[in-house]
Amino acid sequence: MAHAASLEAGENGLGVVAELHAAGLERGGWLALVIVPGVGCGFAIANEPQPDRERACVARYTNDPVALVALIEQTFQPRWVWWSRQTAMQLVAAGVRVARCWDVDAVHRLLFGGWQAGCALVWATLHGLDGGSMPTMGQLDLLSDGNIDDGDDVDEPIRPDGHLRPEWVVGGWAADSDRMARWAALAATSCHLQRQRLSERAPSLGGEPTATARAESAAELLCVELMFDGLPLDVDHAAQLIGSYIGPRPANETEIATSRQQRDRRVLDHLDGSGSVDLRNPTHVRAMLRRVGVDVPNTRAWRLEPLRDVHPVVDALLAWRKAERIATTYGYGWLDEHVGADGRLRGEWTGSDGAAGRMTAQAGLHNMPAELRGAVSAEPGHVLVRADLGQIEPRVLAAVSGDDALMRATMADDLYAPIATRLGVERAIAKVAVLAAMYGQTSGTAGQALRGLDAAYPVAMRYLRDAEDAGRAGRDVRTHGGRLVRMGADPDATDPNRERAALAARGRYARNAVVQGAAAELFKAWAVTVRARLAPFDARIVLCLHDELLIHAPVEHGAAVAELVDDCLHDAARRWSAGRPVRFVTSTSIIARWSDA
DNA sequence: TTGACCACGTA
DNA sequence: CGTACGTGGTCAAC
Repeated sequence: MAHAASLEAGENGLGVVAELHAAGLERGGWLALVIVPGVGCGFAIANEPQPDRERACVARYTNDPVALVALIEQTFQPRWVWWSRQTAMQLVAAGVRVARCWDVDAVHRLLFGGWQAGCALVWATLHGLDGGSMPTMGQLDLLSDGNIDDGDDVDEPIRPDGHLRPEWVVGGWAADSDRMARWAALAATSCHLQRQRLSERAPSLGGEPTATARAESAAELLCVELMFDGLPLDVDHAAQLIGSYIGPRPANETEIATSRQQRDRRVLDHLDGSGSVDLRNPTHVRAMLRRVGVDVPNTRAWRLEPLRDVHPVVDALLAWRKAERIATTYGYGWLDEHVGADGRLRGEWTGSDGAAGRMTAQAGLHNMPAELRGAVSAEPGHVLVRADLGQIEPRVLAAVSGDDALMRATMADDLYAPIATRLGVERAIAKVAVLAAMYGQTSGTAGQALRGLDAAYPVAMRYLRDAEDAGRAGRDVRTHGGRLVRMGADPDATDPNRERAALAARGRYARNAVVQGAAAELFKAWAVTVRARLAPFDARIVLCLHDELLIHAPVEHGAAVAELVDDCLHDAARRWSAGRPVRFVTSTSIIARWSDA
């Protein structure tokens, strides 16, 4: 039952606090939230399983709903439940950083795999309805000729067939305070159903079944914060680095063209000048190389690298490629497009993308050339704390498989040392063999050591082989933390060779997904633990890079932050691996520039 | 305009 | 016959 009222002039929000308290909200309780910026917000108690109609709700009209959220955060420190990161964006944009959340979209992706989400799909999936039968506004318009359908109650968010009503989904929930409250209640119900799903399947390890879901939710919030905060960049230094590759910033289109021609000239000058060569066309480049006696199947850098001495044009071409990359992707245009007046590089962030659920980022944040890292630098009075996880994937393999011998090996600072000893091979061989096992590589020199791994670490190798078998058979796999990784349809069996290749590819894909995906979960659990503990130091995570964290901190807190990062790793690992004795290590440094590490 | 492929950057 | 991702170039098929 919804209690809706305006936030009266003079009411300072304490009335809402009292009402939530009376409705059963306690410190640390779960509270669903929807916001209509500048208009109002709705809350619903999400502590206990309840039919959503009986859920205690509160809604308020207020032109500053975020201020109300901030007051409740301060009073109850609840776990905020929201449908999607949109709510997180509204809070972060208004300067409010809450401690704990539950992102229904993010948990949906964890439970059911893929990247799709959204309240309509989430609701349908949780209620066993076919996502394909979801109604849309477009369909409604066609079928009902502009009329509201079959006399249903449009004030009712759930249609007779169980789907969410599309008018509500596209924003009708914001029409009035009763609806806001109801919409919050539905978020609370979705959260409850998700928790049920998680606890049904989790207990294999005795870990807290919602731990990964909470971490994934917080990671989504962290992504929103990363987008707003940006990565601190010394723009002058960046321009200087760029200039060292492609010269000073061109003033107009003509200068851009001239500089481009000059770049090309430095390669073409090594040729006899007959015929034109388009350096940006790999076919042309390959033909050109053949004419000077360099015959290669493709023109990739790693293939040309050993042939630098064969003809001077090879060396010039490789240098050209590097400069061209800067000019087209990481040049002045890149600075102009993605760096704000405050010297922050900003791009979109995704909390769980792709097969394995890694974080992804745009605007080049995840693939900035190492040569430009010197431009990433702390602002005055601040330092960067850089921490990266050492040998995370093989350590993760030890944890997820529970292989006793491999878990013992993780006690070493260098995991590959005890493995090499045990196999009786060089460290380099042991390393290649372990990586080959995780990535599904079968060719190359790892063959013999791979057989040794089977004997020495049978449980871990079995774990990987099981994943591979599932992938080849088209069965979905689940990561340690419970993320579903969907396997596509059967490869078409038109050509036996192609089919065999496709099966092998899926085997490798699955083999890798259970390791890479589990590593991504651990990383996010670590990152959000750090995020939570950074608040008192006025420090912020500014970059996440798969196994590396970059934190921007006031200089006087640098040492404390560096210490905290290690602590957080142990906490996160214990929670995530349900107490399995696996050691994770970081290397941490306090630096002024990213390149200093 | 879109999608494939190449190429290359990061982990 | 090692995986994942983002970005930009060219070319062919629209």
